Amino acid sequence: MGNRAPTLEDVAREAGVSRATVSRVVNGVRNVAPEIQRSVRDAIDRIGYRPNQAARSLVTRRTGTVALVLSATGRSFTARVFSDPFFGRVVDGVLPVLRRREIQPVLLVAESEQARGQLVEYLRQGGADGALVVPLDEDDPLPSMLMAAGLPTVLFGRPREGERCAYVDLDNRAGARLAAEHLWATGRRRPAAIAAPVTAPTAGERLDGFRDALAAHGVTSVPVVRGRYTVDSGRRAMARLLKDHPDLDAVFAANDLMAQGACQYLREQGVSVPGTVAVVGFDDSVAARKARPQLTTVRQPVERMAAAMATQLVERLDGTRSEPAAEVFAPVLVVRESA
Amino acid sequence: MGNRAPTLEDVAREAGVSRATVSRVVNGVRNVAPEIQRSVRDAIDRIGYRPNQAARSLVTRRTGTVALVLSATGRSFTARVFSDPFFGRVVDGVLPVLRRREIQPVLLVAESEQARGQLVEYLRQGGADGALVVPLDEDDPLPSMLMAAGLPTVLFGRPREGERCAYVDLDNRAGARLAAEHLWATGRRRPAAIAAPVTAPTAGERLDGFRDALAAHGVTSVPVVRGRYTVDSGRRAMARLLKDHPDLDAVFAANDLMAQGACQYLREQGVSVPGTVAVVGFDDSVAARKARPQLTTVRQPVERMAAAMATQLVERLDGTRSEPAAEVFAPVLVVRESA
DNA sequence: TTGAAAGCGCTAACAC
DNA sequence: GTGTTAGCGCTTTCAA
Repeated sequence: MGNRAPTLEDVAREAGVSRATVSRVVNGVRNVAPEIQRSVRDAIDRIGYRPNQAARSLVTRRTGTVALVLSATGRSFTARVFSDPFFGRVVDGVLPVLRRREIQPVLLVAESEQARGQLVEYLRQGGADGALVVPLDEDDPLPSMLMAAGLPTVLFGRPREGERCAYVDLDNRAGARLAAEHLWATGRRRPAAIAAPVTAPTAGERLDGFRDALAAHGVTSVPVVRGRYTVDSGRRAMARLLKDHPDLDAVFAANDLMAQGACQYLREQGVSVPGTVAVVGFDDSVAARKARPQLTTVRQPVERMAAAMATQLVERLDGTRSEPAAEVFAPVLVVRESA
Repeated sequence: MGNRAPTLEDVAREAGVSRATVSRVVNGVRNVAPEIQRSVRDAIDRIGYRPNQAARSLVTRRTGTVALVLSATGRSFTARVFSDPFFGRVVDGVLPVLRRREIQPVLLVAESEQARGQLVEYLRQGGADGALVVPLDEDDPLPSMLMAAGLPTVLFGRPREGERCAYVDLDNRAGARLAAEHLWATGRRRPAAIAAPVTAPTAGERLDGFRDALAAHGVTSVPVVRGRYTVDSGRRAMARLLKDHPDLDAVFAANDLMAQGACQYLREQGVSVPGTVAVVGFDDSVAARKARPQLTTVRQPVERMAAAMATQLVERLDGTRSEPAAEVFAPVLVVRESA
């Protein structure tokens, strides 16, 4: 009980070799006679040796760890993160890439100013070899802070103006255009939009893309209400839109959750979807398929994007890649029932 | 650029003192003359020194880090975690306790057998000073593995039989009884239940408590359908119940999400809630208040429980507390609109 | 292929 | 109050 954990030294003694040899075996370096390898491994098992990560990091300057950081500047952070399938998809995309290389993924949350400070401090003191950052808000200073700290960093979404940081992103404008064109092509002439929160990184692009495409068809004014990326806010937004514009015949929501809320509200009010009002969502999350009616939506390949993000970071850590790059993914329209 | 990061040594030289003195200043140990403190701090700022966490851990045998582990043995792990507000509440409860003591919280996910192995290995190599574990499934071996590894661990929910592990829990039986008594007291005589997944840690207790309380009133048979803790599964369960038992007048769901789904389905079918069928949920999550009708539910003080869990671990790490303890919280019935 | 030895950057006795 | 010194457990030249 009071015993200290066995060290390399103990293994070496037990196996009758030098520490260097044990180290070689543990790290899978070649040039160790098979028989010695065996006896070292036996000794390790016998005394239950585990390498001390701190000692190892001290000399290798590596932790074998990558941080996945969820960061927000606004309020109700955890409520947002743990009720939006989006973040689960990011995690799903990142994990396999990291696990495959035996890199330990650690999730870090920066839910406040103070937390952001602690987090940066933690990382620059060697808490992880690199960071994958998913900012929930447009103005998040965290990416800049990490870049300044010299930590290899890849972002989900475009970095702030002037920031030279690796990132993956979706062509959000193009996605919104797809939605607009589909609605137009199916005869909708009085479309409205439920936009993202002003502070959301994608808010501007998705709304602009939608408006631009419609403008090209001569639709100059589109009613817009902002939601907060939740089902409930989608319902409320829909209620407002319907009250102010009872004749609208289509709604583009900036994510599936809000689209789902809009559908719910419409049907409760006896408005047929897609008969009277067509609804298009964004993301193609599980919510899109679960919703009734099933959502027509713009697919964002979140898992693939997240995997690309992780791959890019890992390659940078490997030295396989030197320059930070940008990878922009193309959206695809998925037509189901709601439009 | 190619420069190595500044070390204690560099600061010492810059400030014209010894490494020990710099160390004292950095660690806030008293017995350092104020003027020297100042000059050391200046030197630190000037050369941008950050302590190396690995070196520090090597000698202190501390990382200043606590792991919050979400672990599951079943499928679709991330989908569950990132769409159920429950986990957000756990995080909300844990964070402030840790932040206050400048302990870095790291979220670790164990979504597979392999991941569990890597995770245990990571922790026993000194990845964190202790672990707060939230098992999603009853049979999760992770707590035992961590105990075996000698890592200070506190669980959310009762440990497996025979396992001597600190934990916090809700008196789930009592909670279910509250629901049953309320329904009975308000004249419901044909109650049904939407139970938790068989594999959920709380499944048995909540169902048993509900049944026992009703049995005491002479209700010997209660229709039960199992859901999966999601809104959607609640809808489907409700559909089954209603089809098989069209005369039921009350439903107890094992969490709010399923209760919400049940309400949705009932209302869509033109069944009045609570007029014809009363619905009681469990947890008192945000979903309970957001749902229409607002949910009558059994409150589980998740944030407080999570905070208690963190506090218990922190005290053990401090040495303030030596014995692992159990803290069981009492549920409260919150009567709103649905029953 | 193996071993000896020199650190990695820091803390904590212990001496002054 | 401050400095000296001996490690913490590991990797990695460099010789043998």
